[in-house]
Amino acid sequence: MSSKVRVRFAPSPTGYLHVGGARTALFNWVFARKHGGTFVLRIEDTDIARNTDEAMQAIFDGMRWLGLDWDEGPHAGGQCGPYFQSQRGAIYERYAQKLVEGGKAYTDEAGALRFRLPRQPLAFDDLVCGHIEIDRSKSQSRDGSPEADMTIRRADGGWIFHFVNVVDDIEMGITHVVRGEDHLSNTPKHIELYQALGVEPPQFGHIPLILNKDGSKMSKRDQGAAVGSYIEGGYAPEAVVNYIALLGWSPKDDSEKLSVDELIARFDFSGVNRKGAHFDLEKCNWLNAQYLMHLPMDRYLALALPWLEKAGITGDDATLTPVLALVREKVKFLTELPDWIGFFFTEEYPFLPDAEEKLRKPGALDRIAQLAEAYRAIEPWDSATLEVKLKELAATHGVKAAEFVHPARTAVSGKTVGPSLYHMLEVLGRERVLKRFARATQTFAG
RNA sequence: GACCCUAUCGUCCAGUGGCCUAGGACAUCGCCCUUUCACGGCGAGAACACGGGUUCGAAUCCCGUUAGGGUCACCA
Repeated sequence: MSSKVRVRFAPSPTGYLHVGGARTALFNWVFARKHGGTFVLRIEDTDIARNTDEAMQAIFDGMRWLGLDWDEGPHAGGQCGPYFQSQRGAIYERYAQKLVEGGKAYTDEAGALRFRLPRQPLAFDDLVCGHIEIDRSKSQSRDGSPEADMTIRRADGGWIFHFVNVVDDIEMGITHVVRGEDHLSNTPKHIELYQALGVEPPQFGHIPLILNKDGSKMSKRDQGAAVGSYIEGGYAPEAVVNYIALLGWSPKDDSEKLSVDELIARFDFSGVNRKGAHFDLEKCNWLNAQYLMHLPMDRYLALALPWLEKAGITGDDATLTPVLALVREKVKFLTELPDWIGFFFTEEYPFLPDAEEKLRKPGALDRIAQLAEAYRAIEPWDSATLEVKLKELAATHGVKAAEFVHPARTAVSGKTVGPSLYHMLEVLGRERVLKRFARATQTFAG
């Protein structure tokens, strides 16, 4: 890269942050980070009627959650502000004036300002699609008439996307325009605008779209379409970033799990696919579980904390960490956490129906009594010792270990499903285990 | 309708003329591990859209067809 890389993500706050948009933002961000460039966030809010504050917030929240910090833009500031198109009217006016003075734009009968399309054959090299040649003189509208001149300002004074987009990219010194493939066909018009303005166009890179698994277009209601659904669904951001990076980009070997740093190190437009990708939530879920299992414990704790607080589970890191470590290989989504570990934090844990059934089985309470006796003075209180002792006991009574395991598990947790029994007992501690054995016995005796 | 992009297992990718009887991952199925649930391990099934070329040789290059997607707005 000869000049310093400046890229941007330019969403319009009209709905929610779409995974496709998030991926576009990610590729821009990664590219900027890789080349020590600048990542700009610009809000394209020229259509006042369709903008909402919620959508704006969703963009900020989603980007922050994904870790895509912007160097210039709302909140971050920068030399090229304001970063809201709604506040850049004077700049657009200046550029429009230039066009009009050059005879390249005119006001039509309806009062809208239009750019006189040159309609010349045109070629450009796309970072991902390669060399593209288009004979613009052949373009026609749906009805077969020649393509109409592009409107750049509405009769009501509102600015139109194509124009302001180009003007801002010029004003903000954008060197690489990386965006969705839906703009590939618009690019010639944009280039004509650059030329009319006497500015060298930037490099373009068009990323293929993300489709539903069945190939249909992804819309708001489709599962996984909104970045917010991952935030709410208990995903680890690194997993989502990893997944969407892999959707349309390949590291070229068989790597599946890639950290952000690896992404930055290995990303290149030559690795970006030209084919639209079908979204597969199953694989995203798998990746999420992988991250949840292998993230550093302090990071895992940080991700878990909000979900625990929401469920009323509190404790210092030292008490929370061992409990989380116990279940994290079983947890698919952070949202499940309270269900997995709730019983660690109350002595009033409920006995679920299938657990109750196990404890009502003939002999179950006897086993608990025997185990309680055996555990009363056992030393040391650790999983290995507890396991040996339980198996010894089972052998003494001539029964399978399961005869003791199941009653013990259900007695201390109220559930038939949970972490490894011995580790769970170790973390619970002798005192609580014995108390819980007693509670279960009391509850189901007679 | 015009123009543009695309076309390898159900899905995401690898494959850039011989190493391909096409590789990995998710999902599916089977087996193993196991106190539950998971994790994990092993294995199976599963694809080069079709038709023409080019070439000694094509998933890979060219053309056509078909299919999918996109753009042609006073939306972004």
